[in-house]
Amino acid sequence: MSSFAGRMKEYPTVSLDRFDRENLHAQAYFLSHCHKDHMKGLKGPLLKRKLQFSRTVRLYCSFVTKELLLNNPKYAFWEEYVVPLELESPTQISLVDEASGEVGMFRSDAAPVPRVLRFLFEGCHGNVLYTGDFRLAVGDASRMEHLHSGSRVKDIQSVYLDSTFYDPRFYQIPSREVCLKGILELIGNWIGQSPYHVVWLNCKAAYGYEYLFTNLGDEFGTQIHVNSLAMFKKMPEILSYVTTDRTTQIHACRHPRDEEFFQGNRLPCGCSATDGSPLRIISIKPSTMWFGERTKKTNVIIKTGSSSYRACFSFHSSYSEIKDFLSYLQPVNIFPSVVPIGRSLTDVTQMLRLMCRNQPDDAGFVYKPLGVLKRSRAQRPSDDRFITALPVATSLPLLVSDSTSAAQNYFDCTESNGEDEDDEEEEEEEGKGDVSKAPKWEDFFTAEPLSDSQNSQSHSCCSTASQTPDLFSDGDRIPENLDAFSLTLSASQSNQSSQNLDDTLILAQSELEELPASQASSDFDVPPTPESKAPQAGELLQLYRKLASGQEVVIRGQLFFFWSSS
DNA sequence: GCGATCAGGT
DNA sequence: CACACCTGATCGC
Repeated sequence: MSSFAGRMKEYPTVSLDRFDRENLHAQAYFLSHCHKDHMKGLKGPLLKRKLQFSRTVRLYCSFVTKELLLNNPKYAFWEEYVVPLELESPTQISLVDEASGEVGMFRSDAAPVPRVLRFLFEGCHGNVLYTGDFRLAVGDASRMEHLHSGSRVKDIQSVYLDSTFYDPRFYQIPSREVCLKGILELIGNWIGQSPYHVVWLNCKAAYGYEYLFTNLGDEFGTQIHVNSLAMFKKMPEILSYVTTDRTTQIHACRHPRDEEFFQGNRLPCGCSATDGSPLRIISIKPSTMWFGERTKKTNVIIKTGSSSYRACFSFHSSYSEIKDFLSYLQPVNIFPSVVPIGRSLTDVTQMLRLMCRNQPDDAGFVYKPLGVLKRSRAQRPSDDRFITALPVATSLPLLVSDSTSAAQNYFDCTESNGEDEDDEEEEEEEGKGDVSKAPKWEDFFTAEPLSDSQNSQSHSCCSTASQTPDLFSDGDRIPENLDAFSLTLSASQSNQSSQNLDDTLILAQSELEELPASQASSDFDVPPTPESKAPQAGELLQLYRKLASGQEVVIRGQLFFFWSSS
């Protein structure tokens, strides 16, 4: 369950997936998806009141999330303030402009399934990725177009991570495809026996199983019985797969005492066969199943009773999937938004620290003087595992150019970074022999220009004991240059499939657009490079003070949205 | 009466 | 196989 406090250290004037407490003062809100643990405070009376007095505060989310949200009367008051982020084509809006009150237009269009948005903010405090809840397959990061700038991986300052399974115990979770196959097989074998053989899908969350419904529908040519179509009314792609007609053989209906019903061989909807014959019901409860690093995979379906089963299903990435993702991105900071069960925040934070770039123990990096080095294309990776990631990437036509460039980088490089092996040994304790197949940061870049000051800042992230970014406690991290505040926001959707990537939304401002990607994320106190503008201290301080005192600060930004699908 | 929070269950 | 949600008890306003 997400316990993210809502704000990012780098961009504290926006709030994501949390709407209570300090988030009441945010100037813009983002909702990654409609699960309750990401909606805390969203129906609060204080927030409602704030909206009534604000001309500029908006909630940004996907079109589908908007529909799901407004479908619930308790959230209906958001109607005038929700801005759906269009995912189908590049779109541009102004995020906030107090002067004009202008809010740019999105083309309204239905997304196929209520997927989870990822947000990539790009602005003067660096590129910051908020993952929402996400399930990615190993190698997916390299296919996410909007994490790249040309053939390069973007310089990610911070990742706010769905760390639900960031624990070696959850080393592996069977892929979505494998799980789906198991479920299809089980259901097919059962309902094929007679019209009286029916299946009850015991789905606990309100949303997130839609792709299961559509796949079942396609496979068996049948609709899924659900309690209400209301939540799907604006989602024609899903609407056709669900029904309130109880005579279907596949049910995902609910009842407060549905477990009890099932024990008495009744469906939650109370349906029985038309001719009075008793139904033969099996229940399938989607649950997360995981396997340790060396555990032999077992079946993705487990029989838990004479007619009950668990089927593997996860909204979240496994340990190895997260590691792969992070080792590809090599962010400077990683903030967990979830503490895995049975672990402490310190545990997770320490383990994630090993995945941060510039971590003090990372002897593999040698920083060269400021300005001498730009990020260069490639440095020879210390191992050859990198290349194993390529066939995956090249199988997706849209991204061939990226992956072939990556391959080119690999083959072009001549320098060896022999100390990388040390890196690997560091990680043994949390995942011995981790076979991460993704190219590492060093595969793509040499060290970027860094001053000592930035270098020292780099690990402030992971050393914090607080799960919530401690926004204003360390003075040198205060985001002072708010006049230069601008964001490039990328929202990507995780449809929880490893095959469909990737939707991204970008918000940028003109001054920053001129900066190369490798420069745009520099912290404000990094000595200026020829391409960057020195911050004006007095002005910035004043603005910061305004912010700290709760006064409104005008933030101008442009929001662009790009979407691509592979 | 309402909302927040917690415990406990599925 | 551990997620997301529901229910009910309790507390404070």
